[in-house]
Amino acid sequence: MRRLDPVKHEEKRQEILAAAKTCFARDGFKGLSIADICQEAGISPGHLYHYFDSKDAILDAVGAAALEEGARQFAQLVQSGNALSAIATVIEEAKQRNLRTDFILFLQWAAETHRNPKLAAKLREMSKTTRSILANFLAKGQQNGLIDPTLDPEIAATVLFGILDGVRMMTVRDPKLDMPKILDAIKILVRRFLQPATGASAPRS
Amino acid sequence: MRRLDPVKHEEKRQEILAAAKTCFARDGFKGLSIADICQEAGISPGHLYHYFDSKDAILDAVGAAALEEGARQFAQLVQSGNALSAIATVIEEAKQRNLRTDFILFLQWAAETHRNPKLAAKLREMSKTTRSILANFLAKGQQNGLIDPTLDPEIAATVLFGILDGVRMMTVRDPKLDMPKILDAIKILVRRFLQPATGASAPRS
Amino acid sequence: MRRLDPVKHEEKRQEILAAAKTCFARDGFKGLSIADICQEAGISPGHLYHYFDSKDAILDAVGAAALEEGARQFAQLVQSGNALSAIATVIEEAKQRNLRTDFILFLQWAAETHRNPKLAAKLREMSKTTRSILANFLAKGQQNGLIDPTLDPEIAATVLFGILDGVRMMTVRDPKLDMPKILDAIKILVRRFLQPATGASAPRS
Amino acid sequence: MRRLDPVKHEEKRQEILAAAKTCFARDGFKGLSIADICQEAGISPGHLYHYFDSKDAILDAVGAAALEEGARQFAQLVQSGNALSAIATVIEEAKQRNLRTDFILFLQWAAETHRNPKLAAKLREMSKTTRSILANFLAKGQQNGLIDPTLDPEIAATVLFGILDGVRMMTVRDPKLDMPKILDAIKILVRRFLQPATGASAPRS
DNA sequence: CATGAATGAGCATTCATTCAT
DNA sequence: TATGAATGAATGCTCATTCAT
Repeated sequence: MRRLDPVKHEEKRQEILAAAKTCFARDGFKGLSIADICQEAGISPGHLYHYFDSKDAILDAVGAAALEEGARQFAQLVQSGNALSAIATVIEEAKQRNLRTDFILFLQWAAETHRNPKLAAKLREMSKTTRSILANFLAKGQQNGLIDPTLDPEIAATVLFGILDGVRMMTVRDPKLDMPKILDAIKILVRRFLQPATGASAPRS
Repeated sequence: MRRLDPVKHEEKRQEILAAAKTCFARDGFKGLSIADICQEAGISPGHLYHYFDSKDAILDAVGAAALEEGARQFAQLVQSGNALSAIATVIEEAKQRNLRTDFILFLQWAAETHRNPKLAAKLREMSKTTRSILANFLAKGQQNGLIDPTLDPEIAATVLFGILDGVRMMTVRDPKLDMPKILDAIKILVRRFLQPATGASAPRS
Repeated sequence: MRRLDPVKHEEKRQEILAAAKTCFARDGFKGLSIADICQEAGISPGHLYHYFDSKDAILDAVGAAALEEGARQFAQLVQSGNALSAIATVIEEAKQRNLRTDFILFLQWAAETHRNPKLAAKLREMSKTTRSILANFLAKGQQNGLIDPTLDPEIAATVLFGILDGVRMMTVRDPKLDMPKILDAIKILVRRFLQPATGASAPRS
Repeated sequence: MRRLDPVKHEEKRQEILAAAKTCFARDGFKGLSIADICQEAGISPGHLYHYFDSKDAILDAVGAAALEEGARQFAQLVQSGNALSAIATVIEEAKQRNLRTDFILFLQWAAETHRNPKLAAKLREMSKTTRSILANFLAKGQQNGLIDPTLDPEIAATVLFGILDGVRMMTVRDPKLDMPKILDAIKILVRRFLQPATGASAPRS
């Protein structure tokens, strides 16, 4: 007598989701077909419906995963070190092909929030969490005298977060930009923004 | 038998394109149908094919228009005044609903460049042009001593451009952010970034 | 410039309905497919949906038509003559193949009313109308002294109507029955049922 | 290794058949699915195929059972009493909900005989048997002088049987009919039909 | 120029059936 | 005996595209 194995079920679900993500990255909303996902996942069309109720359900899951993945990666970076170096890391990684692809997937789902309130809520929540992590670091930095105390940590975090999105947008707009130089400029930008104002201000760079 | 009137022909083409843009904004890639565009444009499906060869042709045109529109608006702003106030203007307009919609449309097309080399080239070109305009202003500012001469104008322009994208992404991530406060912070950010380093620097806020 | 022609549209609709009826008679609920109807009607599957919203809409229309047809045929018979001879006519026609087929179609739709309230209402209404026609004849017969005045015309009409259904059920149960003999017996049955009671009752044939 | 237990096997078969009948009554030909039957019967789809070769096999069995059930009930009634009171009983029971449902099931299978010769043979045979039982009673009644001797017992039985179907059709056509009144009329009808013609006939009501 | 009837390939989805366990 | 994961052919339906008028 066989029993339902929820672990295997969930594993298969994730496999299918991964296949769907691959297909979505390749084909976008227009070209994505159940048949393609099934081929990619190595299952039959009928079987796919044991794991997902509909194509929309798959898309929602792919979208949610894309948004979560974006936040997760960032949160990991920030939590495992200094916020500023985390920003630098993100910038450096922005050059990598797969991260660029991930960001492009993210863009499509961010746009899709315009039509999908559930996804919109998820994106808002994810962004809030990430911003909070950043804001905490900034607040600590202010206590240590490393960061301009006149800045509102929450607002400054939002701005820094925006800069990260901006950097990643650069690579979408033009993948051939001279990112090392830009990274240096961003570092200057961030330092000047966060640096406390000193009477005898340190020489600038 | 009537003669072809190229002017009227082009007008109609633009009408259809506008209708397609409206439908695309409403329905996205998934839900966009020729029938809907025809209804929106008030013409019959057969007639639409006098103006466009295929659905893809319409989509390409809508995408190209979306990318061009983004650049055009920015160029107008910048050319008609001071670069910094132009940035402020863009930021302030980011709050407006239709600009947010336009940016979401732009996002989808930016993502689509991943699959469409022609669009990718267009986006790269548009971004380059805009960046150059910005770089020119910065260079002039440096000549006038208003802007830190140690900055590479091209790189700094890229960074500022990225900040604009980042600001607009903020409103996509969370439409309820306190944008006026953020705008103030951005102004500080930009000022500190561009400001020439002077021994007796103006007080910092 | 072509105009919508509602007449042609309705004609085509009826053609498709006829094709659907043919297929339904051949295949029943189980085997009925849109593809078959299209082949029978000589149109493409896509085109069928210009005339009907869904397969269910077609089935509903076929069902309604089947119920209406049943009532229409009967009403015509009854209105064009004497009620009793009409019954005889129906009985005689029950032998004919196509009428038997029509009745079998009717049976399926009558059964379907169990699941379809709209159809149920239609069947009830149709039956009511037919019964009323019959009841009127009986009432007139009573005024003329040809029919037992102690009978409630409405109830008697219902019973006679039931007998008609019963006769048609006979041919479904066993198509090889000796219908002429049965017809004679039914005539006796009906005569004895409706005949006024006379003190010196006429010899009973 | 357990041995096959033919008794248990048959019991399970009947359970499944009962489940299938329930589902068929609920969903009809269109909506009936193996999955539903399995859920209703509390077994797995794979297991069902130990008892039936195919869905069609189940349907055939359900159909045969429905036809047999109809005849069986009637035969019981008739055999255990007087034929006329049996008819009255059937009529009275026609009001009951489950009998109405049974008759509707019967209708669908009667219609299905149009496409299924095996079922057609079964229906013919069942009807013949029931008719014979009725005919025997009528013949006995004729010998006892209770029934008009000029009637052909076989034909009269067929007619009475038809009336029963007709009565049941009434409740399908309109469940809100005044059945008690109709029942009285049917009793009059039957009495007048079967009553021997006597010079000094009993008063007619 | 303009229509909308007509097409048919393509798609998501269902479901009877099989089979490894 | 019993399960339910897995299959894949079949089905209803959509929609970009064509064409007679």
